[in-house]
Amino acid sequence: MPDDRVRVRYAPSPTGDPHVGNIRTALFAWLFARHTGGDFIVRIEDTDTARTQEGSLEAILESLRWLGLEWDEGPEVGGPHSPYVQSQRRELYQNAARSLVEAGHAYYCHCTPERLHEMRKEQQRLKQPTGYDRLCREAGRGPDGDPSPVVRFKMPLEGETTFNDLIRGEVTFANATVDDFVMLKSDGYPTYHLASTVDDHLMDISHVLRAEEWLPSTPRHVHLYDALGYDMPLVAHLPIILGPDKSKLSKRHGDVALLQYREMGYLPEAMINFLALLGWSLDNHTELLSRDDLVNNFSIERIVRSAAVFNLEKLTWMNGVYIRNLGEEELAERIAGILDESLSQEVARPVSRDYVRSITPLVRERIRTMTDIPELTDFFFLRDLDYPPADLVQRGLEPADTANALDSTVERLAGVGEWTAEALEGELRPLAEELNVKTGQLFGAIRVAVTGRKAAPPLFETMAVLGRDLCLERLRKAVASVSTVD
RNA sequence: GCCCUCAUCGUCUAGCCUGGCCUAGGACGCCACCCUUUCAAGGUGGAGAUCAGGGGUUCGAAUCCCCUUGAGGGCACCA
Repeated sequence: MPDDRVRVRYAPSPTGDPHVGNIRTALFAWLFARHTGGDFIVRIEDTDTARTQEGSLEAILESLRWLGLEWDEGPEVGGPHSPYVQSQRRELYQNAARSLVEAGHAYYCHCTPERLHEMRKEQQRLKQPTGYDRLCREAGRGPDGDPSPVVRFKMPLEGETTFNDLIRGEVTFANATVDDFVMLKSDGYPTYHLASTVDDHLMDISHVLRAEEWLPSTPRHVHLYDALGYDMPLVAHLPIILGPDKSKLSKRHGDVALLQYREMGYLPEAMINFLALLGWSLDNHTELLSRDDLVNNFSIERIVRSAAVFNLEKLTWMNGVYIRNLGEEELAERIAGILDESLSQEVARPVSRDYVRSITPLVRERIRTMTDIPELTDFFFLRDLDYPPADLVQRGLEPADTANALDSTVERLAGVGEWTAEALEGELRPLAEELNVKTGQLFGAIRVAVTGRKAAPPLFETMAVLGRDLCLERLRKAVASVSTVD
């Protein structure tokens, strides 16, 4: 394998349903891999047994699948560096830790959680920087028969560490501000620092793209790589995604799990486009980019440095654009699928595809998210409409006028030859004039009578689709119910 | 408290590296008008950023330098 091959990984912890910020990181890594013709690897970092959640792995993989971020190596597909689950690679980390201790780069620590807690409290009280005080490093003890010591890495006591971040440039930390972190926990599992360093090396990762919150621990990794004798991959810390309150997006912000957006009727194509533009841009005007456009144009250089607020309104707008851009057949099929799932039981399944095809052009530019569909179309399917009779009465008309207008409509329409939108319009426009009401008033009353709604798709097309019998029946019912309005 | 990062319309961003084309461009949202039987979609126009603030450098700074401020992130036997 050539040395310069790009290999990036997405390394989530299975501690819950991945949220949009997390997946945005995966997307950038995937885009970078695909743009460069490199490899995209998924590695599961389940080294915290207490936080690992049942079902989370499936949610992670399903999130990637939904967006079409296929992976070259990882769970389910395997690969030359299997397994891709850290809990199954414990020996690797334990060996690395042991050799680090032997080489004098790390040491056993016997401090109890209680002592560490007290130490931290004291440091805070004295307003000193918090961090491990290196008691066990100075004592220079071995395992000492302690059944569960931790292993800490020896950070340099002085000097500074500088590394180059692909997005931020040179970043420097004083080594004195970085403490001796735990690499191997008392339960024998590694911490992130050790596990990811060992795996990134073993898996030949060339670039680490991760969220900005990792920036402060990068000096640790610099020294870990060095002590292990590994070359360090290039690093790029992606800007964080914020909630409306401008703090890091998290569960308390509500709808953050990526898969929730699928439930809410968002299209994966729109989601990808939107997420890609959260922290990256092509130029000063391009908003709509397909997955291929993104792959072709993605570059780390054009990732912004500052954090971005997740703007749901823009996502929703973009989703509408993608829905409108869907082919008629494609949209109809998706609409039918949704209706089959969501319509009331009284409607026979599967819903007629031809019927749905005739409805689709009437609603396509009114759909913002796919979950709008039942609300937008149910009157096409339901037998009985449920609406307040008062809605029939238009501004400037009395109930009696309305009853009369609707009654005349029934009469006029009963004799119409061809039940088409053009024919209907040809009958009803003159009727308004004859009745001496505004077209808006007549059509408004008919709209409510026929759809049960004040806002609906274009009236004549809608009536044409509904058919003569249903329209006349609904109009007659309306005439009867409007008499109950005082 | 300590460390790091960031800072252009309400929001996402272009411009910053390679000062002048920026009296700062686009998009979402908002407002108005047009289209129109309603709601959308579409079209046109508008409000909205003294480029966080202050100092420099320069003939000239959103762009370079310094300081300040603000915001975010990190400071676990979590990732």
